[in-house]
Amino acid sequence: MPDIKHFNPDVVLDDVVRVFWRQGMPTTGIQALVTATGVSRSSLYATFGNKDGLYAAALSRYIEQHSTPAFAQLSAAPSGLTSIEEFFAGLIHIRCHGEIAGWGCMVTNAHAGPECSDPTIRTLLDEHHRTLESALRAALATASHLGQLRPSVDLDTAAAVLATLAYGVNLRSRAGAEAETLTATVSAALAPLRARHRATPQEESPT
Amino acid sequence: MPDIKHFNPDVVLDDVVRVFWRQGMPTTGIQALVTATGVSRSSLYATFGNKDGLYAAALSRYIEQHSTPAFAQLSAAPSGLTSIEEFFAGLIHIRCHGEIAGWGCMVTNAHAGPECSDPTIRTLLDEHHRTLESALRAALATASHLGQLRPSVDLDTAAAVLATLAYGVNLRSRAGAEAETLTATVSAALAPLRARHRATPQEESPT
DNA sequence: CCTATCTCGGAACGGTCATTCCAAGATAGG
DNA sequence: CCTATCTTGGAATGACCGTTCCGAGATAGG
Repeated sequence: MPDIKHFNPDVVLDDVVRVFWRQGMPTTGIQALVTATGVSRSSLYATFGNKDGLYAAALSRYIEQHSTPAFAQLSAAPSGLTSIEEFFAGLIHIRCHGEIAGWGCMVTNAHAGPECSDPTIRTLLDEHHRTLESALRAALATASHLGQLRPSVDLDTAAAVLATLAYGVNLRSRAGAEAETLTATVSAALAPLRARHRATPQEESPT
Repeated sequence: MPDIKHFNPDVVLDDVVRVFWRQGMPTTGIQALVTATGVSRSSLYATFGNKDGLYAAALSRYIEQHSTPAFAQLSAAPSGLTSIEEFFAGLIHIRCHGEIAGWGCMVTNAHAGPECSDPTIRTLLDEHHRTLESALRAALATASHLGQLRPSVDLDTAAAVLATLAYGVNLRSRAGAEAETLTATVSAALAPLRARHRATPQEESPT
């Protein structure tokens, strides 16, 4: 009987994500979202409740579309430290070049705004953080099996260091940090994890 | 001849800092600042120009009052790696305990907001970053002279890693990260810098 | 075709935003 | 004391905020 929705909420959400991502939550008005999506106020409110719900849905969509695929790829990557280097190289490239350069990471940005007081948002941030850490941990485990790591490296804390570093990279990219600088920094953070010389995989290296 | 200002701008600015720090720039209205400072709109505008000028002055004051002293102490600290550990321990404690727990760092927060597009703010952020890096570099140089560092450690990039990590710590503290977790992360980042055993410094030091 | 039920566009609402303006108060040289 | 000059408190302004409401349009079962 009833009428059916005239738009695809996920597609609309992709537009909403871009606006919130670029401008931040408090700076973005509903009118800007109406303009960006082409969907009227009524429909946005009917679908997402209110601005907070809209932002929460957008952040969730961002994680699903941008973070999760990258983390999954990192988790499953077979080349250990090289995969981690590639992960950071891709991250830095996207933060510093192209259309969305200077936008930073929407999740990282959410940490610094008032939205992170919201329990719903807080949950998304924590889940994102855990997922990032375990993806890094998985890649480090692969590296360990490949004999790329010093035996002294603790996988959990090393993953925590790299995850925390990633937030710093995202943040500094917003202030115009140079890609080369960020790359050098990441490289310096990875260097001490690396086994001194080539090691025979599966069996560990001397000392 | 003229009347004289009835308040001390720096004292007022300290109140303004607290509001901007806790609530962020876009979320804070002028009325909130009038209430917090006890100074009327007219006087705030006459003294600081507009909201952007007020925020810029507050951020500058924050750096002067909070960042600079901590960085100066770190720069001049005599105990090398121990001083760096103490710097991070103090940072984490202030971020996670007491009245201002969960506020994060005002400079770190400024990175993620729309205010970092403002050239004036951008300059403050860059200067803050350079100062933080060189303070860490100075402390690392001290550690190096004390023989606490592996010879392979590059002071500049190691300082960059630790500075970037500090931003991550500040960010995650806002989302309720536990102090112990952050401490363990920092500790894991410092561990690989440390010389394997006690080394004989050029001047030896006990411990 | 008819009608119940939902969606949609846009107007309308009260509140708050940053900013300006003005009259009253304070100051200090004459 | 007088007055020129600045500061101050508070009202006024126009724009925009998030949200609600309503009439019109679309849909699909009967």
